[in-house]
Amino acid sequence: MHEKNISDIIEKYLKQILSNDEHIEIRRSEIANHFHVVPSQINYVIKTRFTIPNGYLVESKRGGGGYIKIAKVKLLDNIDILDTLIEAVGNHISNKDGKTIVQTLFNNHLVNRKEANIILSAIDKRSLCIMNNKQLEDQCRSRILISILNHLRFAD
Amino acid sequence: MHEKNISDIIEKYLKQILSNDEHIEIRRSEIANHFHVVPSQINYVIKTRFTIPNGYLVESKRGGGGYIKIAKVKLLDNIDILDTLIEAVGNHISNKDGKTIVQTLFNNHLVNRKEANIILSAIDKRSLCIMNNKQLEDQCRSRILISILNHLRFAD
DNA sequence: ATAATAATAGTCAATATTGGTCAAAGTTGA
DNA sequence: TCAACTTTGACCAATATTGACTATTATTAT
Repeated sequence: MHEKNISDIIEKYLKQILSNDEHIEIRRSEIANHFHVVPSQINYVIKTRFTIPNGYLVESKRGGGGYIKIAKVKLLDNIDILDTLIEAVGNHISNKDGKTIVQTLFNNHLVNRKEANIILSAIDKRSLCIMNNKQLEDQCRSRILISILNHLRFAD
Repeated sequence: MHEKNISDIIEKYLKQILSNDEHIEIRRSEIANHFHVVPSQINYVIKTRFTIPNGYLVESKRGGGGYIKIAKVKLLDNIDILDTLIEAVGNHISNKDGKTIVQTLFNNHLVNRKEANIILSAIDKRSLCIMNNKQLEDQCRSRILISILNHLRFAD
């Protein structure tokens, strides 16, 4: 597809490993060397692609024997997932983060493709931009998403 | 056919590729250079000729490794009712009339119960009331509904 | 023990690399 | 002529890359 930038390639590499294992532990400098990038780029990749809304938990330790550990969020049931996502949405959510939430819903089989597309249509910035106020737009997007998430939560 | 203007030529070029592939991924500047036009003309071509009602989905990413992706989607055979509903929605629609639209969708088997409920959650007045402006709320509800209705044109 | 040093990872801001928007100006055809 | 469509470019926004500086932890020397 479109892995034309190194961050996407690193993301893919890490998620490939995570598709088999529950978690991975990396040495930041090793990954950086492997892909010929500066170490802080690893932080960038993690910060932009391994967030809670994405379904990942990250912890790390500095100093000798330091590491970065990435784990898939272990959610017990659908209610658990929905609660986590509702919390992640909060009072404001951007167009991009909204998409991430819907992607996670889909990945966890809480919605199918058609349902996901309906939700994406609803929270699309092209629909909500008419307010001409980013803050209000993100607030409105949050209300809509939470309304839907709550519905999914309580529907039978 | 004589494509007198460059926009038509670019459109033809892209659709030629799309007749073979499910989707294409382009670098805006590359296409612009290839046809000796300014980059924003590519946006113009896409906006006027690769619309959702025409059966195209467009997504893009900025920054390093950025791209514009155009995908061709199959459209439902009989979409008259969707056109009618889109017209009925117009620029503003009330909470109550919005519900009626969704009911019509359900009655015509364009959405099932779960999908209908998701849409209802999205356009509920409790989600949109935060604007504290009835006119803006009805305008926003119209945008959301039309965005969804356009996506319902897609087969599968 | 304590201090110095080495080995990690984190933060942040500058820069680079894309695509997006909008309105002015140009073109065309009824 | 006039309205719709096309072309252009200045300015904007998002994302990625880099590196200098900082923070934390472990190991070693005194």
